[in-house]
This record gives sequence, structure tokens and C-alpha cells, in this order.
Amino acid sequence: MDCSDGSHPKMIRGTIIPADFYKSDDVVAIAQQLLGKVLVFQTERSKVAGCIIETEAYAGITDKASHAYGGLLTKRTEVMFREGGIAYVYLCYGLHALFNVVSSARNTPHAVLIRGIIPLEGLDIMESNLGRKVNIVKDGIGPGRLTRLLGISKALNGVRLDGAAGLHISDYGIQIDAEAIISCPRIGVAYAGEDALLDYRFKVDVDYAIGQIKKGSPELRPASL
DNA sequence: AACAAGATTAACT
DNA sequence: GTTAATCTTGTTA
Repeated sequence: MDCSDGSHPKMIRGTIIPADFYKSDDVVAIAQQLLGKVLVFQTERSKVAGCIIETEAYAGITDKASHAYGGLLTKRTEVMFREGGIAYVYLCYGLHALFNVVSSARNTPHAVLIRGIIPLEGLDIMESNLGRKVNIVKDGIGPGRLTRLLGISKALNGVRLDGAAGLHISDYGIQIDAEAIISCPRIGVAYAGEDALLDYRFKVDVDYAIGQIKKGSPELRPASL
């Protein structure tokens, strides 16, 4: 049984990533550095958390795969143009909420798509979100799957990632070695011409990540592992 | 005003 | 391997 009233003394482990982290212009570096960090979403009644294991960088107005390519400013992309450190959540294919971290300065619409997590905390909430038992490996991998698992919806579009709206990213001391990061082209961006070839997708092996989670945060092991 | 395509997924054959 | 589900936006008329 989890204590879900938010005041559990044992829960204080992670350090919320400072606002400055998100202000860098180097969206590729941010995408890499987010691997191993912990995405947390909590409300008064619930808390869920997962270790980020897959990301993609979208490099603003010069990247043909980016929604903000060419400086395209619409109701949907508007949050990408704000100062880094907020969430960009949009509906993909009319069905799936996709969660991105907006980075860089105002009017530099860089973003990192979170594509995979390993569930760490709040398995009971996740099970409720899915309406069935959680598969620790499968249910957190896929940009649409992880938002459903964590309960992240478009309602969180534009919120700061400092925890004020319940959403934040923390460093729990999970170490991801540079050699463990696999780079490859992004998924589903064939329309982006030569930019579809860029190695802007970053991930780590699931088993490696689980090992590093156990090493870095012994008490916070992936549930059921 | 109508239509196609998209940073996807689950359920089929 | 194929396809249905179905919202936002740009393009075409």
C-alpha cells in the first residue's frame, strides 16, 4: 500500500531540475540529458513517476520535422514559442496526447518529445488509468502510451515543469553513461526530407536502465522488479 | 467548405 | 502486415 497523501517522509529523494536547465539552446543535449531523469505527475490524490528512457529532439524553426518549422505559429504551437521549462502537450492523430518539454529562450521553439519511461511509482494509479494491469516494460514505451499511463492530458499544455501544476522532472541520481545512449533517426517523420535522417532520437536499453535505477536509487526500484 | 495528413496505437487478418 | 479510431491544421476550391 502506498501512502498517497503527499506528505510521506520517505518520498523525499529527487531534486527538481532547475529552470536554467531548460533554457539552453542545445535541444539535442537536453534530449540526451533527460535520459535517466524522472518524470513526476502528482495531484492531491495521486502521484505517478517514471524514469525517462527515450526522447526525441525537435529543433525549432529550422527542423522540417518540428511543428514550429518555418516559424509556424498557431494556437497549437504557441506554447513552443514561450520560454523553456514548460510542457507542450498536443493531440496526435486525434487520439493520443504527446508530451514534450519546451526548451530554449522565448521565440526559439525547441522541444523534446518524451517517448518512453519505466514506471517507478504509483503503479496503482497507473493501473487505474489503463483499466488493467500494468506491464512494466511495455506500457511506458511509446509517446502515446506513457501519457495515458501517467494520466497526462492536454489540460497540462503550457504548465511549468517546476511542480506548481503537479508536473515536474527530477534528478534521482540515476546515472546514464554516454556510451549507453543509442542515437538513431526519429520515428514517424518521413515527411521531413533530409531532416528525417538526423539522429535526433535517443534511448537506452530497458535492461540497462533498470540496472541503473537499482544502482542509483536502491529504495526506488521499478515496481515488481 | 471539404479534404488530406499527421511526432500513434490496438485490434485485426 | 493492415486498418480503424478521429482532432488539429494547412491546402485547395
